[in-house]
Amino acid sequence: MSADNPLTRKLESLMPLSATERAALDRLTRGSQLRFAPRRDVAREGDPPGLVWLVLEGWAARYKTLPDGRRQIVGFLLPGDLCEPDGVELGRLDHSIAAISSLRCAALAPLQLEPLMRSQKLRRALAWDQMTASALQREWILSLGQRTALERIANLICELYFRLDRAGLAPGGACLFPITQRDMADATGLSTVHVNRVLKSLRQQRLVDWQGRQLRIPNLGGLMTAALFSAGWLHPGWEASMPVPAAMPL
Amino acid sequence: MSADNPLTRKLESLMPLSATERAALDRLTRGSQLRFAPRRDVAREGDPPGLVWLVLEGWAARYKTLPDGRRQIVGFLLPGDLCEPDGVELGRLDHSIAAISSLRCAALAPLQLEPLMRSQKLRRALAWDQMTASALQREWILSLGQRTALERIANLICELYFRLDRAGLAPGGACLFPITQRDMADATGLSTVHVNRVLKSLRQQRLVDWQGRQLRIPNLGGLMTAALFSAGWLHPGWEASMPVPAAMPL
DNA sequence: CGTGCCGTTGACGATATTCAAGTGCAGTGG
DNA sequence: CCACTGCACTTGAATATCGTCAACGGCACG
Repeated sequence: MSADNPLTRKLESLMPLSATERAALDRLTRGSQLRFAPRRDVAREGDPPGLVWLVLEGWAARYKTLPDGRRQIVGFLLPGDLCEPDGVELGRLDHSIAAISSLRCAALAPLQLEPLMRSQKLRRALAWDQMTASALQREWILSLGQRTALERIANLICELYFRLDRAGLAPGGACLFPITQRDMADATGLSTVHVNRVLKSLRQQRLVDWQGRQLRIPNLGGLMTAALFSAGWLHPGWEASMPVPAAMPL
Repeated sequence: MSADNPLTRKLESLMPLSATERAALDRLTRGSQLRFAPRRDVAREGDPPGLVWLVLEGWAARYKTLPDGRRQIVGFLLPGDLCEPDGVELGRLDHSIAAISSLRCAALAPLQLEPLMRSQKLRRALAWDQMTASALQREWILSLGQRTALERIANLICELYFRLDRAGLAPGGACLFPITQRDMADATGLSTVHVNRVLKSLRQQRLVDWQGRQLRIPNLGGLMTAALFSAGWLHPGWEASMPVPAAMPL
């Protein structure tokens, strides 16, 4: 079985794969694996991006910093996520990557991705994966610009929950959720104090049940509503009915 | 001369192109061109993304909306920018695109891009262009999450100025700047009232001179400093010295 | 048994929003 | 030609949201 390769699992939830394709994906994990302790940098802003990382276990975060130390998480990397399929072309990384929990990943030389590209289906699957990441970035921009603090936090929890679920990591509506409130603050552009207050409110509304590193969502529908959550990026073929407001001037 | 194709101009500022390559790029503008009046939608969220748009003249904005009408601009499209080189794979667009000023663009069938892909150099150039777009999205996330209102607005002005300059549209430090304060508010996640106040302050500090649709930047260095601007995404080979703060836990 | 980080809460203050009113300008139609 | 309309811009005053400062408890780690 290939269940130990979360990338295979993610792509297979998208489109059926042949045995050869699955084997090609699984071969990625055979190479050199690396482990990182929590809060350790996997790559740093300005580094030449020689390697492509595949997250096998644990969480990581992409982040950017301002000269005075302000720090913004620009995305989370979960098991099955590929780090820099794109960045290899660029001279230097524009952001850093840090382990959130203890992290195990496969370090891939760009050449190792070549065999995958020989399959039309895998090319499309990987392209879809990248576009999903790009759509997620736009969703974050929407969140940071327009959503209230509560909507932002609820939305982030929904996003991570659905991504984990798709990777098979949220059986029975519960999942490991190893980030701190500080991480969540850095991702939502809020202060840790305010994140704490909003989480308290979400708990009181019985919308989330998050203690320690365990998350349960007792009322997913309610949380999605509170978040104004839209999962367009989740599926290649989308919800049919989108809440598009009446035409009005931009 | 190929000066009428801003895409050629942009890519050439990145790497030298052969005559054949320039011709292939210029051929893109020979096909069907379309014009859009200001504030008209070029494409709408949920549409199947059949065509790739190349902006030839004027500005456009990508935007997303929330069910209650809140609206966030997630990026600007300037002359020489390619709309959906990626989105073609996806079932539906996750965002809309609207003309800001009056807009002229070339509508390309995906097949028309094939010839470009035969040149290794152009493939790299277009990949770089896409990565730049992705890096810009991360920069926006950083802005919305961490920068103050003044930094955000100054930063956006810097970004647009540099992009226009690279496309040859800011001779002598002045450029057409056809967006409204409302557009700027929707891009920075601020209210129009506050954008207005911040612009007043920037004017009083003699950092920007923006009236009507004309922008002049009397003190670019000062504006970049006020913006905490970092132009990492501009160049393939980057500034050597980046202001990376001392190592500290995420 | 300290030390340090995470989570929690209260009080206060800063930043940005909302509401409201008024100006100027461009386009429209009498 | 001249109201009339709508939109962009501007400004003030009141308000809300969220940040900062501060203090404390719990827990893990050395």
